[in-house]
Order: sequence, then C-alpha cells, then structure tokens
Amino acid sequence: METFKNKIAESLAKKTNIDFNILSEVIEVPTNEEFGDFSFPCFQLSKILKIAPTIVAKSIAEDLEIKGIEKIEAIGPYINFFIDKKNLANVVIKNILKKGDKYGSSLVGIGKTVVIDFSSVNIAKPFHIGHLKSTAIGNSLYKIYSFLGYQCVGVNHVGDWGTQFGKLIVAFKKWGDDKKKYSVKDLVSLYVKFHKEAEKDEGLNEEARGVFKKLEANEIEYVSLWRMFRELSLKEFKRVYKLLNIKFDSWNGESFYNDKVGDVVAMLEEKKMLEKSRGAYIVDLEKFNMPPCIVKRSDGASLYATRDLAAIFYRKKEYNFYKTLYVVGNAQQLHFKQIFKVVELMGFGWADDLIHVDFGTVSLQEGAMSTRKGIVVYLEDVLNESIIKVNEILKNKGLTSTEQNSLAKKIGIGAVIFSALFVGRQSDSTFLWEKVLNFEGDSSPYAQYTYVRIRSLIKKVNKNINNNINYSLLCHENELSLLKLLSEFPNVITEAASRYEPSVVARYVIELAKYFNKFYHNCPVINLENEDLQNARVSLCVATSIVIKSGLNLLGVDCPEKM
RNA sequence: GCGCCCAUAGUUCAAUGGAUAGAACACCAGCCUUCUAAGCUGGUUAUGUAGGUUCGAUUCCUACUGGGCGUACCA
Repeated sequence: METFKNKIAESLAKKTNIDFNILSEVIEVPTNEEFGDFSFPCFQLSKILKIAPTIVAKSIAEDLEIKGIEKIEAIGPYINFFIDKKNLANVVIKNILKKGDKYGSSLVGIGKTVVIDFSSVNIAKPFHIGHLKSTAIGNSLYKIYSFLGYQCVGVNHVGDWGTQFGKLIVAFKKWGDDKKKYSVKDLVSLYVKFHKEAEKDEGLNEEARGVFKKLEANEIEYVSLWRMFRELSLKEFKRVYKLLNIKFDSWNGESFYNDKVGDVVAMLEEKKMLEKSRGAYIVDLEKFNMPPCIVKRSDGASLYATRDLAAIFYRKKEYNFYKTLYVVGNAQQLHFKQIFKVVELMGFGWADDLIHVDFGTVSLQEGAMSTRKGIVVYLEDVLNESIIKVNEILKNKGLTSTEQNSLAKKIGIGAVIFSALFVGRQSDSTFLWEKVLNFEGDSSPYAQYTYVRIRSLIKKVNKNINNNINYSLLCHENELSLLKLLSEFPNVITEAASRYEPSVVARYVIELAKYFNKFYHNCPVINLENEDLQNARVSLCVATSIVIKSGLNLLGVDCPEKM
C-alpha cells in the first residue's frame, strides 16, 4: 500500500515541483470510502500559489495519470485517488502467501539492540493487575521490535532492593515465625502490619532504614532473610509468567546493581556534579525546574535513582543499545526525567535513546490500589477466573479434557492480556471484572473465533491453492475492503513501533476480524459452483488467517486451531 | 503552592490539524434443516466551560472547572 502512496507523492512532486517528503506527509487516507483510497487536500498548496483550493485541485487532477491508480478525481478542495482494485487483490494476496508469517516484518532494525525494561515486579509484594499493563505492553513491544529486525533484550528489573526490605526484615524479626513456610501473601501481611505499627511508633521507620543500611553492607543475617524473601517471591512470580507465556532475557534487578552504584557516584564526583545538601548527596536540577536527584542518602545508602543510573551504564556497556524502553507507569515520570537529565548532563549524547514508555494508572472501582490497605486484585486470580469462565463455555463442545484445558488457557489468558492492550497506553483505566472477562466484541476471543472459523473453512474446502488464481474475481464490496485492510498490516506494525503503542495492532486485528466476518456472511466459500471464484476466495481466507494470527502473536496472544 | 497527565454516547474506549466524530458493551428488533450464533443485520445517544491561532480544531495555545499522579533522602 505504501508503494501506492509513494507513487502518488512522486507524480505530484513532478507536477508541482514540491518536495516529495512534504507531499507524502500531506497525503492521507480518507475517512469515507467514496472519497477513494488516498487523498490530497490542496489547502496548503492553495495558500502558496494564492489560488483557490478547488481550482488547484482541479488543475492538478486534470491530466494526471499514475500507474496502478484507476481513477483520479478532484472533489472540492481534495484530489481523490482510487486504486485499481483488480491489481490490488493480485498484489496483496500474492505477497502475503509468499511471505507467510513474515508478512509485515522488516529488516530496518538489523544490527540494532533495543533493551526493554518491563513488568518489573517488587519482591514481597503482590503481583497485581497494576502490573498487567507494563507486562503486556513490554512483551508486545518486544515482539513487535523483533518482528522489525531489532535484537531485543527483555529485562525484568525486579524491585528487590531498598528500604522496604529494611521494613520487612524488622517486621519478620518482630512478628515472624522461623519455622513457618511463607507465601508472598504472608509477607504482604507482615508489610502491612509494619505500616500499621509505624503509624504509632515512628522509631520503627528509623530502625528499618538502619537495617537496610546494614543489608547493603552485607550483614549475613539480613542477607539470608532477604534471600529467602526473594526466592519465594520469584517462585510465585514465575508461575504467573509461565501462565502468561512471557520470558525475560535478564532478571537483573535492583540488588544486582548494589555493587555498581559506587562507580556512578565516582563518575558524578569526577564530573563535579555532586553536591552535598541537607546531609545527602544530590545532583541539582533546579535549572531544569526539577527537584534534585538524590544519589546518596545522608546515611550513605543508595536510592532508586542511584541504582537506575547504575543500570543505565551497565546496559550501555553490556548491550550497546540503540534504545532502552522503560515500560513503567506515568507516576514515575519525574523520576525518569531526572535520571535521563543526569545522564545528559554527564555529557552522554545517547541520553536521548532512553525512553520512558509511560502508561496511565490502573485503579479499582473502590479507588486506587494500595498494598498497605489490602485493596488489591492479584493478577494470578484474574487469569484463573478467566480460564474458569472459558472452561464453562467450552463444556458442551465435545472436546477431550486436555484439549479443553489447553484451549481454555489460550483463550482465557489471551483475553486478559488483550484487554490491557486494546486501550491506548496513556489513558487511566479502572479494572472491571466484567470488562476483562468479556469475550464478545472488542476482545481477543472474537479475533480467535474468527481465525478458527477461517481455518475450518479452509479445511472443509480441502484444496491446494495453485498459482493460477484469477484474483480479479474478488470484486465484492466486502472482499475489496478486506483486501485493502490486509494491505495495511505492514504500516500498522511500523506505526505501533514508532509510537510504542501495541493498541494500534490490537485495534487493527479486531477491525480485520470484523471485515472478515462481514465477508463470511455475504460471500459463500464452500457452496460455490464457480470454482475459480472459490479458489480466489480460499486464498483470501488463507491470507486473512495469516494476518490475524500474526497480529495476535505480536500482542502475545496465542491462536487456537479450534474452539 | 508548583509540575505532569487526563476530560468524547448510559458505560469502557477510538479518531498522523481535514470531508458526515468511529467502535464495543448495555438496551430494543430481526437472522441458525446452507461454511462454528464467542457470529451477522438494523435502531437510540457524545467532543467539560470561555476565549485564541487556522481556510479548517476532539487534536495546537491561554484561562477556568473537575479528576488522577508527582513534588529531597520510598520504589
């Protein structure tokens, strides 16, 4: 499809003597199909030429001819271009069948590494639905960037270090039980108790800070407790990642950088950027209208920012990244602005390659989630509920129990992931059970169902598609709009990558499924006397199934073969 | 106080500054002896307020209102 746009821009450039790239940006896809496949609004040109836009449109369109474009029409101030539809089916379907599941991929990223920091759960805290967005978006961006040829490194920057562990250790020593087998939920209740007690006794916080300081200094007793907390938490978290079918290339979390923060402090000192203020060491950012970036607490312990800076330099050295994407909520916007600014001030031009892919806050109907107050929904519970609901639906479909279980997982998990990816990342959202567990309309089961229908059709026709297909028979309105949409898939991937926005792909997949279902209801495939038309339709079905599956995979959603 | 983000239909969300602001859910009415009804067809309802820039604003700018988040030793 891009080639059509380029052709139009080229011939317009020839005609008007205006730069190709400028024209290419102005060319748009009309909202209404009756205005063609591409259009060129003449307002800006009319301003330059000082001629009314309708006249400009008319005079340019008059004797314009472009290969592959069937009709060029000036309507008011717009020039509308209509693609030659017979040619379209031929080009699009052949291309998809040839490339298969590689259709839409590219090599633009070859030789470049993208580090994606996502999910990043906190040890000894619930893996809750607030983590779903980061987890799903990060995983999808990983797949999208890989599809475009980039080498990706998925990092789970585990929150396994910091004052919170001082708190937890204090709580455990006061109220814990050495012999009991602990779960994350037990640790959370200890943590909650700590905060309750600390409200009455300010000394507890003091104590916790002291304990963390000693933990950083490798005090054996504390380190072994910390290790225990970490191990049991990771074990539970990995169970959830397994359900989600998400893998990481690195689990280097905050504790990993404990022995690397010294180098960062030394570098800052050497560059004379460090200032002592109120007992702490800071990088002053007042000039940039930001609070200071605190690098070292007054008691000498490290902070979130220090460890994140250490992580940046470690990753630069280790991966020499083209970009690093931080898929982290917008509540941490200031934090990232600060540390990116510090890197820039240190004189590293590649500070621009650090990108905070932020997203809106997820809250519950009763309000903001709060681990301390116990207002929280565990992600694992949501996933399991979803699987149960799918199982309920699949009950009477005559499947074996292993078949049913595996299907329920693909569909149920997919629905949860998809619900997090369908809305734009920036908007704040409220977690609603009925929304996440809705399997109709804008949901992955809808797309999966459509895919399964197509597979079933293809199977029933049971025919090898040969090369002599008369694609020009595909001229039904539903066929043409489906073809046009299929041709846009590569652009959709590129857009999703450049905006760090998997929702672009999610919306596309739903639209594609919708277009197919219209075709399905209006254009029979199996009961068809005209064999040439049947062949052409089957190939359209195959092409569509490839793209739906590919799109879902890029979102991290599996595609079942029947349901 | 200051900074950032958000405000679109009853609800949840779309819309690179462009033509008649799109969906889904919910609700109502139809469609299975013909390709899987997790489907299809039809119907009702919306850009917070006041200005500005522009040929053209949901989109950009300013103020206001209402929400969310952040704002020096939490992550």
